[in-house]
Amino acid sequence: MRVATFNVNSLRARLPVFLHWLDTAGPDVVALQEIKTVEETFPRAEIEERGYHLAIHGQKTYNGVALLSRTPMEDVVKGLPGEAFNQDARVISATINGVRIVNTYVPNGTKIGSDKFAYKLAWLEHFDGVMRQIESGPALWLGDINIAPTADDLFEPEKKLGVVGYHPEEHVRLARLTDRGWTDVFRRDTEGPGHYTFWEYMIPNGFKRNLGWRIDHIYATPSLVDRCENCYVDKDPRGMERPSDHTPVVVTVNPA
DNA sequence: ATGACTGACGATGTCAGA
Repeated sequence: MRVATFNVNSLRARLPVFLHWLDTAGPDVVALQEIKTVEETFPRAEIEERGYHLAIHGQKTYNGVALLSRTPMEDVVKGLPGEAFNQDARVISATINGVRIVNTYVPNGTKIGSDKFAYKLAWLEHFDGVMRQIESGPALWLGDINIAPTADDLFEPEKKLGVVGYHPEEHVRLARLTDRGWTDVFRRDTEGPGHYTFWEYMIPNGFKRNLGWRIDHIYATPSLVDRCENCYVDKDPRGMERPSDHTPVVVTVNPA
């Protein structure tokens, strides 16, 4: 099965771009972030008529995540276990073809020293504990992680060390997961700079000049990583009219 | 240069994004 992650920055605003991408790329599973809609106003019919089952964890105006799957989903969980860190709709999980899929929209952090940056770090620590519960089996963690892991993952890194999204405190928390065996599947197979998934709207011609960040990721557990191949960034949607500021990342997961 | 651009909400502006 081919699994994709896509921060759409409002699904309703992005519907023409998203449906065109869905029809041309034809993924089996899609993890969406920043849908910015509740279930009642989610464009359900347009997606279901293309053959996808839906699991939606919506929120008005901000955040919101969803999973699309051609095969039925089992054990759908909206949010993180327990009460903590669930004030926003940032996580939805399901089991698809025996693979646990965890779709996250990690908090942005806004500004170093802010309450929101502290929240991002605390969120990552809490999430690490949640992931310990599932990482012994075949699982994918994917989504808008809002962290560029290395200097190869953003433009002009020498000017940005210590900014939100490329900060040592974020890297330490991400490394706790990768040190236990979560593999960045794109980086396993592709080296070097310039492979980005996000380009700011505010930088003039930022996409054409490739002034971007690689902050949307797909991580696999040790028992799944060898079944993953052909992970790539699909830049096409970012070049369309009225694009999201992010573009999809796709991976093929082979049968066990 | 502490801006720019885009979207939601619902208003003629504010908040958020990373």
